[in-house]
Amino acid sequence: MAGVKDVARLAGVSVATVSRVLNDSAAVTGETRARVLEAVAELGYRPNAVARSLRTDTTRTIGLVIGDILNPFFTELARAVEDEARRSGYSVVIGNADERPERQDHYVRTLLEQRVDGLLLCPTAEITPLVRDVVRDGAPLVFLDRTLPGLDVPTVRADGAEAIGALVAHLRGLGRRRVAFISGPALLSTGRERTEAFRAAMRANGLEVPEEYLVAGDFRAGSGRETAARLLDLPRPPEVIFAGDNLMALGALDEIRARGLRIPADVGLASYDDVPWFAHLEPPVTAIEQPVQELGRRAVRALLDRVERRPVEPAVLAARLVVRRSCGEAPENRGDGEGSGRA
Amino acid sequence: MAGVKDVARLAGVSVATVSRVLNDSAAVTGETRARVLEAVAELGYRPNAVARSLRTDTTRTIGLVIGDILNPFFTELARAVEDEARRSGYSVVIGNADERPERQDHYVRTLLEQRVDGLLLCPTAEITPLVRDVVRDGAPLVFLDRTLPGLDVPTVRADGAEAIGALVAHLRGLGRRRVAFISGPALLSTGRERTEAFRAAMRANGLEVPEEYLVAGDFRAGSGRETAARLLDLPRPPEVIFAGDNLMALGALDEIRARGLRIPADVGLASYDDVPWFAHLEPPVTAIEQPVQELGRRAVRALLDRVERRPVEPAVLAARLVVRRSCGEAPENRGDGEGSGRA
DNA sequence: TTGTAAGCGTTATCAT
DNA sequence: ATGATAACGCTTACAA
Repeated sequence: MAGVKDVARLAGVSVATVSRVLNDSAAVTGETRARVLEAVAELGYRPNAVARSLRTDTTRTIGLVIGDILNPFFTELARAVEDEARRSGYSVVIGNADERPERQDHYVRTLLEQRVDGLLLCPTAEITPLVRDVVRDGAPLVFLDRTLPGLDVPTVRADGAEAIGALVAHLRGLGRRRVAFISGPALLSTGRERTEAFRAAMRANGLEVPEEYLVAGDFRAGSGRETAARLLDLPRPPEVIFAGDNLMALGALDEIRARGLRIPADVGLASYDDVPWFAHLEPPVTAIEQPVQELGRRAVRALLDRVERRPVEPAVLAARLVVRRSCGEAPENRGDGEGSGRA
Repeated sequence: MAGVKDVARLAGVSVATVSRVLNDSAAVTGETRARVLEAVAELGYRPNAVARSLRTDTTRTIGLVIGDILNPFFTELARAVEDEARRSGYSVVIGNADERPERQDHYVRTLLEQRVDGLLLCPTAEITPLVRDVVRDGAPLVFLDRTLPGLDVPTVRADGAEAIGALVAHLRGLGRRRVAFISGPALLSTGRERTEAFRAAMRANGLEVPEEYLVAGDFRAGSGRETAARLLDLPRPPEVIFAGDNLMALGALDEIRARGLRIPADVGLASYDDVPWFAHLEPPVTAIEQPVQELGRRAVRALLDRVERRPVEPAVLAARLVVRRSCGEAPENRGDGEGSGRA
């Protein structure tokens, strides 16, 4: 494969000049410039980014380790990250942790060895020794969506407390007072926070949360189904099941359907996370929407701020309640399934 | 950051020995080996993959350029590719073409410059000059899902002809003879093939396809909705709308719902591509399932065969009809929404 | 404005 | 079994 040398020879200049043209780094005559470009085209020269990176110690690449690539929340997030990164001239390498710490570490390690300029991490579960090391070494790291306690790392995430409060108030307004929550793993910050917010919201609305209404899932569909079964088997089952993420909502939906129960007549369903097809279910599912695009954008900016040594701004964005019809809302709220108040 | 030199110094050996230990490439005493490993741990040494790649001319990385990251078909595919690649010790860098040729080319170029060992491409639309060059240069390339005519590149894809035949026969058995097809872009091999297969299947079943029943979309939801509207406005609208991919099916579904029509009573709906939530809609959608996992696996194997200079096997896998209830099937076919015949 | 040459962190060849 | 050193393809002082 052709290299700078070949281009230089063909254009009758030195390799330095070729490099200068390719990076328009220093003044080059229009004429030589043209000759070089011509040679480049002629040879179909493709710069070797590996060699360039070795020399410049920068790859123009950022790593993104997501929790679970089958979770639409993360794929949307990945897309947002990708878009923003490209705008700044960076490529994104995605690693799928599959919610497994060892796989997360595999990618963190690999990406670091590949010398990504920065790393966006949606941490899986607790702090691993590797992550601790990486943080200590001061690698350019930003946490996304989730955070880890006691680690001094900027985090970009959404806060659902307000939206969860709005949801509970909404449910009470609908006359549904017995609501159960399928929480995410207590090991995940997002899991804990949503549970806390739910408890607080119920309290603020003067509603009880019997212990058996608080069940723990793992952010996968299977656990949503199992925990929903437990809830529905209760002597006094809840009037609404609120799932801590979209995959568990899906599982709960399966269980409800399998029992021949009707939504919202027999039981209501609400979900943290909004995904495109919630609007297309019958009835459309009332959900809490995270500002995924903005999350991705902010995360990239925060990371690039670190990389390029600017002051970095962590961000906490607000999630938003999207009212549809799965909790016994007035049926006149029809149409495309979008709640009012949507931008 | 620590390099081989530092490790060598600390372990009291030469850099060559360090390298040998790290790659267990040649015989090394157990004792020196231990010392080196200790030094590695002590320093938190992370090999520089960039330098290694420059030297070895291999990155243990493959590129994957998909059509649209918001399309669940492609995210599932990406995951399958990722899994198989990891099994062989390769990382995957994903590029999202967003169905735009220039963006596809952007990634093809970038990935080639990053010196990926091989490239999996789901080509967007027609042959671009870049792609032609790349093929001419003999870069290790495999087409996935889609193919391009007249280019000598191994392709791994699914063939839906048989499944489409089964679908049409199934519809006729249900007494639905007027079926319309929302095709994908004629520029895409997958678009053309499905249309051809549909025509052939209708003919084989003795059914007519009036020209106005064959409308063209672009594999995005918006076009599904618009074309469905055109079909439903027809003086004699179809009894079943068959969408050429899952996103267009979603669009069609929106339009049907917005008009207050009922599925399958007023109009039936079927889709090419099966996605998890089709089973959760009311009614569950009859669809054609592509062997996504297998597609991903085979593509990686084919690519690595090329990379490692083994004979490469292209593959054409069969898609499969999954009968649910959106086309007027007997309501006793209930349950989890999975059609019979599922493995 | 252009050229010469050093050096980025590895691996691999050739000695020892 | 181990060490010294050239080379990978590029960028960037420094010189001219």
